[in-house]
Amino acid sequence: MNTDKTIKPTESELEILSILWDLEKATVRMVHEKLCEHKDSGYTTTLKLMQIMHEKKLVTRDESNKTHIYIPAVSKENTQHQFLHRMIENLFSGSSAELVLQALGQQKTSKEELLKIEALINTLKSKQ
Amino acid sequence: MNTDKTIKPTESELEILSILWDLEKATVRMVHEKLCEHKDSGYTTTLKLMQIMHEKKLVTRDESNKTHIYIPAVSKENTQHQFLHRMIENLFSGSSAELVLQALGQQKTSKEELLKIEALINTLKSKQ
DNA sequence: CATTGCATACGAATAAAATCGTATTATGAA
DNA sequence: TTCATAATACGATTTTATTCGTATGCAATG
Repeated sequence: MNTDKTIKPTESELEILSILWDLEKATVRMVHEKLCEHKDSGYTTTLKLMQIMHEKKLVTRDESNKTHIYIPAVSKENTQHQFLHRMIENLFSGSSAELVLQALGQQKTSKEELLKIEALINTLKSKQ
Repeated sequence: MNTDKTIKPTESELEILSILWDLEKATVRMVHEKLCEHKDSGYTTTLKLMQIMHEKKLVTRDESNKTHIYIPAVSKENTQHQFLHRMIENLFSGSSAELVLQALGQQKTSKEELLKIEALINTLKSKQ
């Protein structure tokens, strides 16, 4: 049924958002340069995509100069949240732990990070 | 660029795969019934989708009877892996720990599951 | 053996996403 | 002022995904 009203960025939009989150604000050109490191498509494609994202209100932009400056309008945390949630539902039978186990198992994680996770687990345990 | 050769199931295909993983094998009708609990589209839509998945080799099927039996041709684990990886790259700056922290923070996780995760962390820590 | 029900196949319509070409405009350097 | 450059706008095309209608076949039932 998907009664979910939140806007779901497409994969391409997500790539652009990632760059914007990183840079905080950026011109189309800046985004495009970054994008090209991974992907190979033309400048106007990136432009168009960002215009659409503007229509969808995924980004805002400062139009006071000819060269617009784009700013993310959705937070990284929220978007992560949304995608994680969807993924857990779709692929991990609704169990976040199942996802966590997979994620930890497959990627190499540094000791520091493991400690951070451990700390969080302890907090959660004491809260129950 | 995207030199990635692995087939990426679409969202709809993923829903069907989830059901198949669950049932191990199933007819179109069985899958369709399950699907309808969440989503509302016609039988032939499900059929077509599964035929396409067959072409893409996401599923195999036993055609020895008139009513075909579909079997997942990609493993749940692999697919989870693939999606997790993509998500970590796209959304979590390549850090699986970042994802784990988010996932644990937002969803409620039972004590048992927390313990399982903790155990895995200890294993990983000792391996470093 | 006719009818009905349920199955597949297949093509076509629709929708959504991504890509690109071209027109137009602003700006700064010659 | 004129020209080159770089930016936006916008429409058209292409590609991919989703949805569904209709044709056809098989098999059980009366």
